[in-house]
Amino acid sequence: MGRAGLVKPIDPGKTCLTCTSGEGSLCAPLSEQEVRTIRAYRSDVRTVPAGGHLYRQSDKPGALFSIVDGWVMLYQVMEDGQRQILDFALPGEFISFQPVTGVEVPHAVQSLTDVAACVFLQGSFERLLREHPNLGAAMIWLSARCEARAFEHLCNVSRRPARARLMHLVLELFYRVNMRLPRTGEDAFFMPLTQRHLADALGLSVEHVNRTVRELRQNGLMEIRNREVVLLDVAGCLKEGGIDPNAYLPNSFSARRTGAGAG
Amino acid sequence: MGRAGLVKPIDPGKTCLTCTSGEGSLCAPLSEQEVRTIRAYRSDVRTVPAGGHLYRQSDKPGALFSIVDGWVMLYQVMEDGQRQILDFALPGEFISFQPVTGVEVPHAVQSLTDVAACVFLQGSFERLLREHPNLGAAMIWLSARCEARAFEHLCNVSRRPARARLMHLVLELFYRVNMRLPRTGEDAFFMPLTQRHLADALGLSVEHVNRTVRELRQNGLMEIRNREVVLLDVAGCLKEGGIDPNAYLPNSFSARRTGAGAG
DNA sequence: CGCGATTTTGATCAATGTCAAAGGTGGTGG
DNA sequence: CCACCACCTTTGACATTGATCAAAATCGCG
Repeated sequence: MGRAGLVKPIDPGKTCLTCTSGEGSLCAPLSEQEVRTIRAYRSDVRTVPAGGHLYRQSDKPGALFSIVDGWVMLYQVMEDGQRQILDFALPGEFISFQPVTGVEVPHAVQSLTDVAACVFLQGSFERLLREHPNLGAAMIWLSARCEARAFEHLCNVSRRPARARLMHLVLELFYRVNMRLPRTGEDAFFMPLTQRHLADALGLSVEHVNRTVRELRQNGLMEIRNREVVLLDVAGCLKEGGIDPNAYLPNSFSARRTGAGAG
Repeated sequence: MGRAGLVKPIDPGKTCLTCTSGEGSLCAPLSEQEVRTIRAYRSDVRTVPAGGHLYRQSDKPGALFSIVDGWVMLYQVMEDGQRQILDFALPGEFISFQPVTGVEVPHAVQSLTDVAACVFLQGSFERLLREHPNLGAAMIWLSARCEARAFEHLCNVSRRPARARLMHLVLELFYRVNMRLPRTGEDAFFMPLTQRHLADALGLSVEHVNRTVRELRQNGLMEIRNREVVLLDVAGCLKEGGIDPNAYLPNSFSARRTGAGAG
């Protein structure tokens, strides 16, 4: 019941502050002064109930979005009706876009929970870029990070067997959540995805995802319950998920768990 | 014998002009005056023989590249040694990057033919952005296009069977080649990829790629020979490749071939 | 001519998809 | 409070795609 949902209207003065923490945010590399500057260009703060769309395939949104609260997914429906989930966007993250007015986007963005998002209208965003050129570099950097993630998903789906594929995705999400939330101490987190979502993101059938989830549970690696993930054996997950433990939150949990520091 | 290779040193005055045509280029949305402006920021024109690297995984290139002549591939070597090809870059196209100095790139860029590339050093590029803010928007747009392509590859690898997967890739490349080269009138083009490249881009085994290539040839759909592709039945390829014929060079060949115009 | 890389072919096997169906769960309205 | 419904999870049997292994044939090239 609204574990990640919005209970009440957003405090517009606060929203941009959530964006200042974490590596994937637009405002992270900026001073507080600059954040205030950006806020002035923001056109709106929009809320969308779980299951709603920020925009749909072939819409021409003419706006950019920054997620303040909640999870959304980017997906694409293919010619035969299958859904491919391309990426997720978490609080503080920007959403990829076609920053050209009047061009149809090739994907849709749907909320997985109740969501609040900052809206930057096309024109106002371009004005922002013109008037604050150093933000251009930040935007390009963000865009490059999105692309890097897309590349990682490509590797994951293309080359890893189901077990590793599933683990890799879950660990990526855990990483992204922990990037901006303070660690709670337990290796567990809220993940509002059904097995169908996992299947559509990983290019597997729901049934096979289910079997894989069970296997991971039985092997004591991770539990994927209702809308929560518990990592039972982080070191084991990292290893099988094909993730370098040293590159992965070294100071927050992997080192603590494995005790296998580089020295 | 250097069909797409460089025979002699590049004419530095000409290089930027090759970038002005085609949708994927940095300079496309710019005036000739602006192109001249950009050229002033270019640090170098670098040539790389076929098989050489522009940069490697975990390098810190500190520079951006625009391909002037030849083909390159972006790839990543996974933990188990498999190679995943992420994207190709053709003449006139920019290469994705981490525009943050001192950060290791997660992929490598290797040339498939002799290659010439414009080099923009980090600092000079940032100066360019600051001094010409409207270019920032163009860059972001480019970056978004790269991401869109990554998404498309993800869909392709994730959900399509081998036949369609192969066709989709070949058609994408044909499309990109024709985007900037004038149509020769024949539905054939130079594609400097071995079956191993195709396999590594598509997430298939070489043997299976080979069998699929043969099948397509026998079905009269397309021939993939030495380093050349001949599309024997464009309409059929588009259909099986899951590509909307109307979105695909409608005025250059698909309409002509299919005769199924929209009206 | 000989060598390495590439393409080709065949036989076999494993991972994953498909089909079918039974439980669970939560929400909604009576 | 119950009945019902949609959606999600779970399980089993079976089919199929594509991987793997092995080995020839071909090609480009020095």
